Amino acid sequence: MSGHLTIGEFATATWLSTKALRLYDEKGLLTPDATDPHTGYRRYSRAQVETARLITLLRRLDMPLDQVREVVGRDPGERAALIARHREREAEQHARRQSLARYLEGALDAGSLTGQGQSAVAAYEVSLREVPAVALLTATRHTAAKDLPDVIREQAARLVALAEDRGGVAGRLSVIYHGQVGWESDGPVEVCVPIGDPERAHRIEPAHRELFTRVRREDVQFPGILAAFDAVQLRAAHLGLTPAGPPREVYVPVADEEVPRCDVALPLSGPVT
Amino acid sequence: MSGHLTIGEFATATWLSTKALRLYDEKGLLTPDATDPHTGYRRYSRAQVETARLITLLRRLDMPLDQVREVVGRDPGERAALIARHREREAEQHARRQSLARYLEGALDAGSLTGQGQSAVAAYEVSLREVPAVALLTATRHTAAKDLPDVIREQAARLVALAEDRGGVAGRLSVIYHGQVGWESDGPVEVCVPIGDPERAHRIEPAHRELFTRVRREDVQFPGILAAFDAVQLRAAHLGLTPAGPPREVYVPVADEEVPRCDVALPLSGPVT
DNA sequence: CTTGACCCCGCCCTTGGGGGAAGCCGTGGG
DNA sequence: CCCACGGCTTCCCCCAAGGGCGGGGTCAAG
Repeated sequence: MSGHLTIGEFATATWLSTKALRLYDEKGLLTPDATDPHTGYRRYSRAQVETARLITLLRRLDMPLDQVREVVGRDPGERAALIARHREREAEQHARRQSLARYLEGALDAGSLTGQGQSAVAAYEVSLREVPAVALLTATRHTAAKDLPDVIREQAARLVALAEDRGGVAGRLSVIYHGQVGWESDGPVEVCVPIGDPERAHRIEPAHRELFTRVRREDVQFPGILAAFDAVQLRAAHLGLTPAGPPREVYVPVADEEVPRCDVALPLSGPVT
Repeated sequence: MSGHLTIGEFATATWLSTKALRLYDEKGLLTPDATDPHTGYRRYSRAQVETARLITLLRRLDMPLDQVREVVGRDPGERAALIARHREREAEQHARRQSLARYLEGALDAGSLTGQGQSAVAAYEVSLREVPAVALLTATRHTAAKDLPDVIREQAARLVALAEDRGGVAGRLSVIYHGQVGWESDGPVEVCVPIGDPERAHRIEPAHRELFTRVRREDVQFPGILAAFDAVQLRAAHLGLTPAGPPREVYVPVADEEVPRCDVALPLSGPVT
């Protein structure tokens, strides 16, 4: 019952491996009470057993070491709150994954996505419409698919705020995919908000025709939405029409639902006839 | 609209990075329709876009690539079942983590585990009892903490089956921790089942005295149980008694509850007085 | 003094890629 | 015809969180 423990004794007392203990030392998570400057031997105190157990539990929650360091470094009173936050984030992610899994099981059972080929694409009815010229505030960002919704929300909010003294928001929000969905370059996305004052717009989009389709409710999330992109492009090719630019999502205001809805549209070259 | 896509075109069409696509090719998950033997250029077919989308979705479920390969290699009809199994396993793990997190938050709020020191240990009342000699069937395994419950269940079941024609189970099941809980060597565990026929036992444990304590319901799971181990060892040191061997868990049959209960016991040297 | 157990550190392995270098390929312009 | 530019290839290094192995220093008991 000495006052200090070697790393091996400490390891058996805490069920942590010596390897893990050295890592925790290195990462500043659980620094031994003393380290012999000559031999480098680590000496742990009995009091550190409690900390090691806390770390073990936190690791069992899949908490990353950086966060664990944060928790053990905090005042004991604040720890529970940090853990609760971690638990809630985990629960959120878990819920998203579970719902995606259920959706996927359903889609596979229903025979879409199973290689029945174009069924998902064929379900889309593509129409032609004319769009008048519009003044836009825009923001272009390069982002990965997983951050896309956040980027869109963030930029849209910023531009809507900017639009306030430039004639206000004068139409539907859209997101242009420069390249990601079948085009040549590597994909920046451009978030666009139409405004009322053409003098102070970032750019003016000319009048044009576009092919569009309303995205089905179950495809709103990535990557189901790609079926809609495919549908309009395929339709353009089929009709022998040449796209005038990259495809875009045009958000449709919805009142009675929570999920945002959108059209997928593909601008066509040539003037409005 | 050519029949084949380069890796870059395929990447923008599926939102997968070229890096990921090369990895999936290497791992046999998504092999290009054709590969130029001279240049090594990969050529993907349009039909493979569907597969790539399935892979994207599966990866969003945090499914490992090996399992993803399994799923995409299966008949479409079997895929949903595999995904459901994955989803259920995930849900199970998630539930365990959530309950552990809640327990931990509660324990921290209550002030145990917070460095109030010996409170958890002090809550244990340690007693002395005499144990008669007993014939044992035993199995020793080296295992990590996380597999321990499984190993114990499995070996206990095996030994109980073996005990059937050796006089039957004649007492309480126990698990001896050779080294893991504060002793010198690296930890094998020994699962022991007492039997009626001493002639056909693996070994005979002599009569001895032991210090023991009943593990509190909330500490039954690792690592709470370590407080009980600490309690008996601390008590032995306090009384000036020398342990005769490693500590053990002695399982107590419970009728009306689901969770198994156990004592933690520490054998003492010297004959029964 | 020796021996065996313990401790140190460093290297390579894992999963699912990201980042970048160096070198081939292919196409379009002058 | 040659060059430039972009796309493609492979190769190497990097992350978390350690596991496994090996060489060499340390410690305590016989």
